[in-house]
Amino acid sequence: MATTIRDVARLAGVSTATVSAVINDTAFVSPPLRERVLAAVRELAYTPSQAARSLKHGKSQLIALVVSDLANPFFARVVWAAEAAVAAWGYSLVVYNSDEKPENERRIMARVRELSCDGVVVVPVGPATYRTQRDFDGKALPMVLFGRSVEDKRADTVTIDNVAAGRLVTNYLIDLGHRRIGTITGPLHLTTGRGRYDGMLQAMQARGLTPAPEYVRSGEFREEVAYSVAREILERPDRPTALYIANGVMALGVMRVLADLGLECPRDISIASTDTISGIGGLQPRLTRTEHPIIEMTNEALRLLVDRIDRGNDVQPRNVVFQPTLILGESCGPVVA
Amino acid sequence: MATTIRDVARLAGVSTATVSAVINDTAFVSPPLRERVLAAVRELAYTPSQAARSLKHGKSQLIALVVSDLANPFFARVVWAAEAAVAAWGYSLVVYNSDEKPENERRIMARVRELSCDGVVVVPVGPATYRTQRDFDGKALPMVLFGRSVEDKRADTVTIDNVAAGRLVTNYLIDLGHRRIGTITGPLHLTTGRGRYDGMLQAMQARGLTPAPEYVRSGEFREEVAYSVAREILERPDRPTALYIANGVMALGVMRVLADLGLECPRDISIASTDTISGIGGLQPRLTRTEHPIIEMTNEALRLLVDRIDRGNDVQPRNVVFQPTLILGESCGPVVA
DNA sequence: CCACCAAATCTAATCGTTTAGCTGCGTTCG
DNA sequence: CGAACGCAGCTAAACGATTAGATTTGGTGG
Repeated sequence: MATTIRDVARLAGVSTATVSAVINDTAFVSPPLRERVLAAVRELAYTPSQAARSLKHGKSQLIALVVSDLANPFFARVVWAAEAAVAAWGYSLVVYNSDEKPENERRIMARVRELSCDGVVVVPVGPATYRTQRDFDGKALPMVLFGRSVEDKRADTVTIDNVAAGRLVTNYLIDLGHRRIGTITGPLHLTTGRGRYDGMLQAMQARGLTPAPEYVRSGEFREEVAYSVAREILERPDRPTALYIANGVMALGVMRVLADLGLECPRDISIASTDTISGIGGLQPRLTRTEHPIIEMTNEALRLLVDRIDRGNDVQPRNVVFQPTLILGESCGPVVA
Repeated sequence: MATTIRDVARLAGVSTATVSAVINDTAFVSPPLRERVLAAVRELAYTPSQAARSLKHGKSQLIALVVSDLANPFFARVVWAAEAAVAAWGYSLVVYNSDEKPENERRIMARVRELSCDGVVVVPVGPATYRTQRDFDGKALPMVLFGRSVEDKRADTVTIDNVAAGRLVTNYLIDLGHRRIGTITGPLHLTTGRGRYDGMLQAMQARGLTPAPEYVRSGEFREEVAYSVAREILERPDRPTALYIANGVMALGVMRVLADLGLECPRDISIASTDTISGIGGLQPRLTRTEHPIIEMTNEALRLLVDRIDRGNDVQPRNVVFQPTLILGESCGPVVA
């Protein structure tokens, strides 16, 4: 802390420029001098100050990750993958949680600018993304939108094909003979909510079916929410024979309802979901679900980001969409009643 | 980025000192001037550079969190709680994963110093903690050790009473009539591994029991590890009537073994664990386990850290130990055979 | 009416790096 | 032999904020 490049230079009997050259390997320094410098660095346990560096050439070696719900295991996993990715590039990861609140996102983006982070991966919060977008325009802060798409396609985005996910699961359920299929979806103003629901609708309509409105519920992607709305649906005497749950956290809530109501799956009802969470693998029965390649998605997002950091704004915006895979568990069976 | 305090000063027709005073509210500025400055700030969308600030008074507004396994849901939850806590204090959270490797921890700590983070919460990696400790001495970097204790008590620590956790679970199993109790523990050089195992031993010895060596296995806190060693134990014809699993991730692996071997819990065997993970709540049957107050622990760690940041090294090192709570699920029953 | 004081604002040094340009010196070649 | 050149290393000016101390201003009391 107290030791600066000057101290090193003095001890080694050279100029600060030479020390800098040695440290950054940015110019040739004769072996003897080089050795003296390195010895001095070691002796003083000198660490260059990133603050001073940042000040000089505007790069902070920081990448920010702003997720919409850090309590969601899906995003926890994204954090994990992102940390590994940025570490490989030599960056450090600053993590923020917008908690689905636009005002938090605003505050956070201001902070990101303040820290002069070199780039940011954002899971945009609902309808207020215009704001993020504006920041993007104004400041040319390299940015990748993650997981949810927004109207404006001028940003780099990494998303999943939500419609395909909904379709995939629904087709599977229909093939098993189900006709009374219900669903618990996420907020319909998010592509992760809307898209999955639309996929389900498409699949049903393609087979001449329409979901009964009383079997359709939407709400926040949270376990308690899922618990209470699933309970409403499942306590009906004419409950659906199958339920499509829009995300992993919600699926947990639904499984809890089944346990509490004494329903057995898949005997009494079939359950399938999208966006499973790590750890859910231990559920009995294993859930039939679509999975997204979280790690690949995260790596791709950071690849795009670093590329934009390096090459600037002359890169065309890129929109990468990942496809879901249907994973069969034991939570779905042929239609009963 | 391009707009500096000078630009603001010029536009407002004042000196940079005045702008600084207004922004930081650090000296009285007459209302009219103040207003002009604020207007200029708004017009230029000016954001102060944290890099310059850090350089000037050595504070970076960054707190680092170094966990030993970011893929573990326990630590994912710690990240979540920590982000919320540091945000409340006005800091940003830089997250690192040492992945249980001492050399990673070393590299990370160097980086933390480089960034001149104001403080760091570390989950120390195994036996190499001496190194972290040394860093601590040398540089007076405010630091709190989290989750695992180390020999040296000169650092602030926030830990859990692992021995109590092991004892609590084991006593419960013994009370149910179990005598042939096995265990899958974590690495014995970590207090989280050793302590829980010791607690189990204590509880058994207090009742005049000794665990059979063939029912005791230890290994890394990972699901696959637990899966394979649990399989070894459970395939024996004389398998134990109860198993104590040292952590949540491992418990998932064990439940998977049960499913694969067609064993039913608690009919065929009782399972209990420590350190449950979020989401595991959806398991059928619900696991009997000890839980730790993750959020309170994390908050406490950051309280200690911020306090040390503010008050410096004249604060005595504090060691806070949290007690586990036994949560009853349906995964344990009276002894069978 | 002037000297003096306090309050408001400004000037300029400073934090620790990087880096453009400069210096001095040994080679090379006409 | 001397001009020209290349090279290793140096000097000093940034980067953008904070802040001690200087300066201005207006008001007050003698």
